[in-house]
Amino acid sequence: MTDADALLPLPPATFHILLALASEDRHGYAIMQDVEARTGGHLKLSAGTLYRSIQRMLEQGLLVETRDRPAPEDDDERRRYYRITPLGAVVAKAESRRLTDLVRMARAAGFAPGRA
Amino acid sequence: MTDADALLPLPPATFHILLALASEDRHGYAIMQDVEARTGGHLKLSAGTLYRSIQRMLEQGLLVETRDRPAPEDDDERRRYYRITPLGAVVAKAESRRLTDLVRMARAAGFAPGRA
DNA sequence: TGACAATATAGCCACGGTGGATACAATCGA
DNA sequence: TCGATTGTATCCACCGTGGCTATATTGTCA
Repeated sequence: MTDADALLPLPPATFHILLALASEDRHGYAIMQDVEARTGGHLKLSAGTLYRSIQRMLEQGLLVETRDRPAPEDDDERRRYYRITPLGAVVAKAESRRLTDLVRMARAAGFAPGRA
Repeated sequence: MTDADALLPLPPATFHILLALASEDRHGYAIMQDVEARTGGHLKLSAGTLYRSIQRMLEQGLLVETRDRPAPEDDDERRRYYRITPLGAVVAKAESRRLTDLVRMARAAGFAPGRA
């Protein structure tokens, strides 16, 4: 907690990358596609933002690059695969809590979605 | 919708200012205090961010400055009071929906907080 | 065959939102 | 009287982002 709170609030791109890696290891381009798909096409990470975010997250210990690769016939040697770390998961949970609190405030202010 | 979506995602400071003005008209300094109180001291808007955000929001039509002032004995001539516009409310609702969707994704990814 | 889109990673530049410092001024409590 | 608080506003530097460019391979379509 103490460590994670220092990184909040998370840059939007960082949070989306953590979401994309929650279920499985992915390479950069696959992260881009996952973010676009999950947001219904609303958010498209630019290549610049994606790779600079990944570098920063590696330095912060939110991600690691993994040597595990898919079967050669499904692989592409150019790819670099990333995995979320325990710290990354802790930080993602802390950010989720912050966002949940924000939504609660919005609800209290009468900006509730759902029943407008 | 159409108009409001072009402004999304909202800068964090902008959303908090809209939240602060949802219940009543406030002057700049009161907005600062309200944001700090509502976030439990976690978020303190700097003066620079506050006043530049207000200027931008006036230009975008999210706020208007109002001539209504409290009784002279409760007033301070230095203050400038602001009121949220109908467009401001629409934009705040659109941003609330975006944040709600984000929280839903976080929940699906297993980063759910306690259970809001 | 040739052209173009997609896949894949990465660096560069410009823009915009933010924090912190500073400025100026009035008011209030010790 | 001195410092903290209230109140608005501007300036500078930092950093996250989008868009462009570079480089290279693969797949598709005319």
